Amino acid sequence: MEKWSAATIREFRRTLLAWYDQEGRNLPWRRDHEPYHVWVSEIMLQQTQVNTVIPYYENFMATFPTVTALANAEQADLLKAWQGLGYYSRARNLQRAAQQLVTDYHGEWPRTAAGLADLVGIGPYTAGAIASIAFGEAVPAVDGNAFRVFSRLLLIDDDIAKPQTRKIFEQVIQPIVDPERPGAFNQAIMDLGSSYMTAKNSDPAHSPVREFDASYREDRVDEFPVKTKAPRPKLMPYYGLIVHSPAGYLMVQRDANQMLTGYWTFPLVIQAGLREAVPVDTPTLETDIAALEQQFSTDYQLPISLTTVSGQPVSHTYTHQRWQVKLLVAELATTPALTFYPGKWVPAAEIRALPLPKVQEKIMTRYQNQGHPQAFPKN
DNA sequence: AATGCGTGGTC
DNA sequence: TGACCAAGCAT
Repeated sequence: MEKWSAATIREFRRTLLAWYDQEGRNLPWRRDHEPYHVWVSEIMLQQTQVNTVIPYYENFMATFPTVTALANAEQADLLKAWQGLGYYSRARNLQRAAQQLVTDYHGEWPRTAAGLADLVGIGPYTAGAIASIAFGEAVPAVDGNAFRVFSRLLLIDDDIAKPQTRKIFEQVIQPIVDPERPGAFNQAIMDLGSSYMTAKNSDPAHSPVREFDASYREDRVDEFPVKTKAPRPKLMPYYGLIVHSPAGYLMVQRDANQMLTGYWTFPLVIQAGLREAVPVDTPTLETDIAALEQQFSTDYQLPISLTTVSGQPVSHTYTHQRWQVKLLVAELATTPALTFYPGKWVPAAEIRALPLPKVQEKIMTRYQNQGHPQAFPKN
């Protein structure tokens, strides 16, 4: 691992910030240093690229312009504003933290990273980012960019997938952060990490800090950062039930024990769970359909007759799961009461007003493309 | 410490 | 198409 002298650190800061002042990106959340603006942008940017975030950020600020507005927002409006951005607990935690700020903090922001980290959804990285950018505290903001940039500059070969590695980087970066301009310093590292020092197709030869880049000097850029790879997503076969009556489509809101909490989908049944509830010797599509029909009839007092939708299952891959959703349809002549079923009938024209996850949109698109082109009008 | 949690872009 | 990556956090 490289070790920089005090003089090298001073020269690195000067070089980095001169480049940032000239070439730093003009981003919507950089128009001022309002803590609310910095906070919302940093939460949206977690594991999400800048170009994806920009339109969401603009819409979010127009819809929820202040901490108070966010604290008082309807959750459905919040989830709709976050729809498509992913990692939806971020949105729910954002509102919880806004409510914390209003009620427990009387609207006064903690002005240090340590204090900010007490708010739900704000971890070590985001605390450092807000503290440095909004309040000028000289602390590092160690995200994926910082891992990548400093592992290359200093030949740090610790595995960044391991939690304990964060501490090493924080200790290494802390003395390098410019105490005069910590926010600009941290943002400059991020801009560097998304331009000359990217994960793939990096261009270290033209980097403004190439003279400080030990990995470039040794032609070992591709060796850094060291990161063990994640396991494969687990295959999860589902049935997706498109149940239609004169009142509309049967929809369910996902509860707090499931992923996609608060978002709406058609009923989704895990195939393995279905066979657990109604065991048969050799499960087939036919036995599964019979089991589903029986379950709806007896458990929910919802008699349905299911038929298959032609085509391959709808496939949707998450970080840790790969869903394959086989679509089944039931057309009802009358509308049964949903006394024992935790869902609701939603008129076709109102479905798109609900917060929907991507997999639900894929299912709707598939169904429309299989002979029901006007099933879900966009208004 | 290890795992769960979304989506879109890129090669 | 699959694999990998992108401004992480909670539990």
